[in-house]
Amino acid sequence: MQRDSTVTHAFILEKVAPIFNKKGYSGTTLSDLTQATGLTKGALYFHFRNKQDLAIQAFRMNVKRMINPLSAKMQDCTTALEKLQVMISYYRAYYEVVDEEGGCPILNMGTDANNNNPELFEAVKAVIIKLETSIVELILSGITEGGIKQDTDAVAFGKNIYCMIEGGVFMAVTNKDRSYLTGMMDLIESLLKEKMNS
Amino acid sequence: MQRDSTVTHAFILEKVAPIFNKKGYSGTTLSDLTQATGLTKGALYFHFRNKQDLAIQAFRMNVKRMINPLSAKMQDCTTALEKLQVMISYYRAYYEVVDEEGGCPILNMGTDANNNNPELFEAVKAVIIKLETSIVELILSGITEGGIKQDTDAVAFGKNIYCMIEGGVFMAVTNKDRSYLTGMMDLIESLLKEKMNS
DNA sequence: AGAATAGCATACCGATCGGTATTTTCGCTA
DNA sequence: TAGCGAAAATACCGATCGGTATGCTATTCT
Repeated sequence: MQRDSTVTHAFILEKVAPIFNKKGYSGTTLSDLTQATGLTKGALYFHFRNKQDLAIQAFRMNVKRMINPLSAKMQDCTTALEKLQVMISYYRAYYEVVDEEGGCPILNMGTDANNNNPELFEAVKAVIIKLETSIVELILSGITEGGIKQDTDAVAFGKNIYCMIEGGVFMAVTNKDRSYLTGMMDLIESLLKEKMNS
Repeated sequence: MQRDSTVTHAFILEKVAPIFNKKGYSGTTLSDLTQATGLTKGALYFHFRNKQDLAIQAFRMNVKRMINPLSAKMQDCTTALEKLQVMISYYRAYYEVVDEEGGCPILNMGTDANNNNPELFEAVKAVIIKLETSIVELILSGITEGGIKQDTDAVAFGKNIYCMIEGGVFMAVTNKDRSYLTGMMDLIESLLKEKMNS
């Protein structure tokens, strides 16, 4: 029997997160969760208020699991251009990351929660905005650092990049073919080169 | 009381399709469907084998509703390049189309059915393959017609275009901001111009 | 007109849903 | 070592799930 509450809390989230990601909110039942954790409903409801609380925290954990490695790699870079290159190469291998977890949590929960679960949907949107603005700011840094041309529309370019990433992920996961994603990263890379100072 | 079976059949699908699109397969209950149609379960199960049968046919109807207008417009064109331009301008306004129906059925059901409902998922994949190959073939036609440069990789370009469309749709719907989608169509248009013979 | 049948409604089924109230287990502290 | 409180299990709740069996009704065919 566990005595450390925080350990069990994290343990539950770890076991539960991929299930919500695969089956969606309404597709996931408490039976799925008790089975995956080996715990009972009593334990789950001691650590979480309800199913939605579990789902939101599980979503945030899924995101962290997939984004933290990228953040770590980017911190090793000095210039914004290097960080953008690291990001591109990370998403090249992103298919292998999300394939094991049942798809991209942002894509899955974004479509799942929209029109259905406002609170969960807001959590997804918050992550999207965060990721998108981080890309935009990287481009802006690239401009001030001199690596990227000054007439570049950072916001428009950043939005496009994020759209392309999500589109590539969706198609790669749906068709179980990573080339959709790598193809998009190739395109992003060539677009970035066009906007770079020689 | 309805006496024409085909009319009721179509009536049910029409009422039921947007619900499955919004709430997903497991998020949609038979109560939702009886309420939306004003019919009872007895009526639904007279016209459809089960919930999955309803969902698959509803999905196909959703796709037709959103793609048929495009197909019609493209048939008025003579050259492949014209058709591609029509497609691009169609997807520019695609946000308004899908917004009323609760999002893009391909995106919604693609993520919803993946890992959950193999039969429904195959129906989604079939549509994706159909749309993607139609884009590729348009590019190929453009090459043979002389409008597009001969060294163009039609398959890679077509895949990229479809990824960009889906990515733009996802972001537009999720952020309720059509500019994501129009931004992607701008990009597709500029990429297409690069590959066109002057 | 009477029988047959298609179209739909009613009533019901066991199973499971998310959630709660209660009880048990066990480590910590005094 | 007694007992207190946190952690987790058990037992239970009404509601609803997808699905079916049956009943009713109106039209069509003979």
